[in-house]
Amino acid sequence: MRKLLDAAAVEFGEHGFHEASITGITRRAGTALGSFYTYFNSKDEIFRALVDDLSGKVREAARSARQQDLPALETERASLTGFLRFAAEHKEIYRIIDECEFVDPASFRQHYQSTATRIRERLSEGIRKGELREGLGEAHAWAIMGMNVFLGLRYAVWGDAEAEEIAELANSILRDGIVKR
Amino acid sequence: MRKLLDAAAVEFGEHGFHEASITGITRRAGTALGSFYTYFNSKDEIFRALVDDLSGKVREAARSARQQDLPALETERASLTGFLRFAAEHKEIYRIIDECEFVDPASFRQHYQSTATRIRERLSEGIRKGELREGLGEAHAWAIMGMNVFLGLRYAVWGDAEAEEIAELANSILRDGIVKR
Amino acid sequence: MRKLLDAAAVEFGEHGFHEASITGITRRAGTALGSFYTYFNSKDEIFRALVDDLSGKVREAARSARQQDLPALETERASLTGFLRFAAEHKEIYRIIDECEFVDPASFRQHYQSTATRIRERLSEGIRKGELREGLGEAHAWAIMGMNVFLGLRYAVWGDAEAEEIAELANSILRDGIVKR
Amino acid sequence: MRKLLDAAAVEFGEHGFHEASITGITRRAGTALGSFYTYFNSKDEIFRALVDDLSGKVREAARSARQQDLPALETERASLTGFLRFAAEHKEIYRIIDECEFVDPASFRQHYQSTATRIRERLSEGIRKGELREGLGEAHAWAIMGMNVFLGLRYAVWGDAEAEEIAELANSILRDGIVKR
DNA sequence: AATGAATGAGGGTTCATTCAT
DNA sequence: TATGAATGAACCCTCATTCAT
Repeated sequence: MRKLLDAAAVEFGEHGFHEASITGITRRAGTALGSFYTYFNSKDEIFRALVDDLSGKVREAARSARQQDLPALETERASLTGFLRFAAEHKEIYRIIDECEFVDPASFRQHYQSTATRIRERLSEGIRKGELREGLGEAHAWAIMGMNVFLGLRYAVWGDAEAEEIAELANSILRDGIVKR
Repeated sequence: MRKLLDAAAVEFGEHGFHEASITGITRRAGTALGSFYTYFNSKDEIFRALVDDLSGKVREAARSARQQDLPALETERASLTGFLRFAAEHKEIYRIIDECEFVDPASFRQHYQSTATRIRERLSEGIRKGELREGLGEAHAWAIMGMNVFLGLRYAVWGDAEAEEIAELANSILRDGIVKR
Repeated sequence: MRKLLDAAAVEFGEHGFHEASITGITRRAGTALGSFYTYFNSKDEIFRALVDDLSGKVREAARSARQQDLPALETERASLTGFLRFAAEHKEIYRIIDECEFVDPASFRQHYQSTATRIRERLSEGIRKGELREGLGEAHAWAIMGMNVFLGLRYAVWGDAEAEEIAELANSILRDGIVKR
Repeated sequence: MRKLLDAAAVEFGEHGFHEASITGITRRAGTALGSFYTYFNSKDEIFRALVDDLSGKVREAARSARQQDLPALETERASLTGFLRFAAEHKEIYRIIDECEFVDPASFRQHYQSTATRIRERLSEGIRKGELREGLGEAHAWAIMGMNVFLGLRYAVWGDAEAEEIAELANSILRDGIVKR
């Protein structure tokens, strides 16, 4: 139920999984305590459902921000911009995904693994098009994901920098590295 | 007290903060339950002390891995290598630092903020020496930290790649970016 | 309503009153949860109705097993045989009657009190016909009922001895006692 | 802990297993709720411990009431007298043992099975001494146990007849049966 | 009459913390 | 300082019952 999922996002984001209470969720959702169990079998279950829901939204936010057939670097820039904007509007996502490591480690890995895979596919496409250098693989995807995630934490969740500026900054590393030429 | 901290590292690493119990810590430490409170005032307090302890160890692991007066990129490479080796031997560190976000958000920010600051200082030094390009600032430090942290999670904690290989790979991004030339 | 009573007999017999659920009853009966309350006002009510129903069946099973104008001992033998056969086919009856003590003590007493009364009436008839000794009263009826109930528990519900053999054995006690002559 | 067991006997006897509450037990015992779990791991566990405790007390009550080397019938009389007196002072025992069927069926069977075995051993001894007729076996033991139990329910728990009178009445059945001679 | 989603009181259990020894 | 039994607040979950459709 949408109302419960949305309430759970707020409750879990605010208190974390263990401090969050079913009562808190249903109060925010405006339903009776018992109604929770009409839709979810346990606190764990709604948490997992929420992670899945948010994971999908993140993916969609990054995906829908880029157009077809952009150059590889522009694709990365657009993805990151989309992600940063989403994170700025859903600041709770970091706490929820992070806590997932403790509540449902499988989903936690799944989330990052599949995100990395998507980045890697984009890298492969860039290589195929001759825009990116050979040899980029899974580890590069993880490195890029790490950059993006931490920039999001620092500048979308904790701070509120312009998404484009942060994205350009990350892009410049991918384009030129950090060495003086 | 050392015994308790070490036991806490294992207990928290294994179960996470909320599932961990004082009983579990004292059992591992071989002390009586009540003795715990001779050294720490609460579960939160030992957790914070532990985060501080580990945070220092991480810093030291990265620091001691690099020699004085290396070129800037080599300094980054050595720091990451040191960090990856430490993470491989203390796989619990990720869970503990991550959960810190929920238990003691201040320490969580503190940990990453100060790590970023150290990276930034190294970047500034590199710029000063004319090895790194102008304009590198806090955000670049966060981007680099994000790369390092995620590579550590994927290849030191979940996998067991050679620290040098991963560090070289990250170094190549900083050196050349990912674009074909 | 019959459907619900039959389903309740199975559900209560299998799980006991407290572990049984209205949902379980309606599922077995093939009706909707809400329909339950068209026929019964509460879980207690259907339980009481069921006890009453079973109590009547037990009485009828014992009554219909004996013919008119049998000698007193033969009447007891036939009653017990009928009861044992009924119990073997309705093993749930013990659990249901027993649990009645907790759910509806009045029905519980009522069941045994009226059973004892029927035995006592048969004893009185036997005395009147000069077949049984004087002085047999309510307590003897309870003693006989106790014998019958426990033999039923042991050999009809838990075991599966021949009803006739058990009935003969009980009859021999009533006929001769247990003393060597 | 004795206090908790005694309190549990009262609480379970009064409310039955399911309606009884741990809070009720600790309130009666005068301890804090949490202390319950220092001694018992669950509501089930204390219930089982209580059944075991009471089962032992019943056995002891019956055993200690008879002297060595009494004639077989006198042994039965004394045992029943002891049991009736115990039941009169511990009226809750019936409800507790009965409910055991639902909470811990194994203990329930165990209780009656071992009681029957003790009666049977006494019967065998009586046969050996030439006082009782041949052929008395397990089923006769169950019949006698059933008599005793039901007489206890009716006259020790629900009523308050003299134990000796009830025991003599039961004895008369074992001695002479119920037939007129 | 039939349906089944919604309701919310109630209780078992955990475990950080205290404190008398 | 060390010990561990005692404490009690807090919370997840169940399920009989209601009621709008």
